[in-house]
Amino acid sequence: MPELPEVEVVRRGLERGVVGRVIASVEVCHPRAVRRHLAGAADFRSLLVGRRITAANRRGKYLWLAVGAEAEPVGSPARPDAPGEDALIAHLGMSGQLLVVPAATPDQKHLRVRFVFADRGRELRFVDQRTFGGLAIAVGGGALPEPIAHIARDPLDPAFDEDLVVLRLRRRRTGIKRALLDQTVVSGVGNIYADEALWAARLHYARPTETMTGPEIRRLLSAVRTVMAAALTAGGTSFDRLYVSAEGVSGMFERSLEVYGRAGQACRRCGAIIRRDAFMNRSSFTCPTCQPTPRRARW
DNA sequence: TCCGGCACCTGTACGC
DNA sequence: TGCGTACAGGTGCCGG
Repeated sequence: MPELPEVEVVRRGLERGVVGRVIASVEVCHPRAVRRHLAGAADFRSLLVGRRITAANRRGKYLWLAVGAEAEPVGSPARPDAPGEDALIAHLGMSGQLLVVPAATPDQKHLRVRFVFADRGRELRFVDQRTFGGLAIAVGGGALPEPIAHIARDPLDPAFDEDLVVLRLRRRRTGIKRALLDQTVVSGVGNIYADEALWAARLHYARPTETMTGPEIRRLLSAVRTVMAAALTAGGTSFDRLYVSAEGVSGMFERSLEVYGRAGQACRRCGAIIRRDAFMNRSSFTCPTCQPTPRRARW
């Protein structure tokens, strides 16, 4: 599942592979991939052809490529805040990939959108098995596209305001994992890293947010940062071929997951058997000893 | 306004 | 071998 580290790995690959290049043609192979572009596939294509990609940006799990006018000289510095730029927004969903590959590469089975560049070099392909992900264009959204303005900053963002996040979390009336997965409070955290960070901070996922102290929340946010930074260093979590960088390379972080996917195995900290609970239509993995169920719990 | 449930989607694993 | 079912889960929408 692409979470923040995986998306950042992809962003870096896009920065290396497509920034500075001019889009020559766009082929939408599956309309669902651009369903969030309400004006349709034809409009999606027409807004991109002839435009130069000037920057690869990210907010939480959303990516966007800033696209400017073709007339800008080759090699001009990326200007993410330049007025008049539009944004090609991408979300990888559950299984999306943005791949920069040689044009001769055989089409992937789940190829949804193909971008061909004027230099006839490597193509950009959006491949998505489950089609939870998608692409859209926000006009004038080169700096921060309006459709993703509601997404909070992530814990690795230099402008992340920890005091504000502590305040917002303590104001909530819900379980801490549910709050952690809310991208409008803190972004970039998905099911895997939520479980890993909660284990590291010795907190149960059903702990009511309003009972948490400031230091406890800061400990949790610190754990989130640590887990994400480690995953980023390792190239992102990888469970199968679905989760790859723009160059098609799988991450290696799975090997160091402490609780996620380890139901029935011993906790590496205390030896208790990791348990799996159904939670929010998905799974939560906890150590019953390190993360005891709170007396007051919000499921 | 906040919270929680659910649909969306398809490949894989598993049981019969 | 083939069929049916459960499961994986990020996001947005809707009802309470």
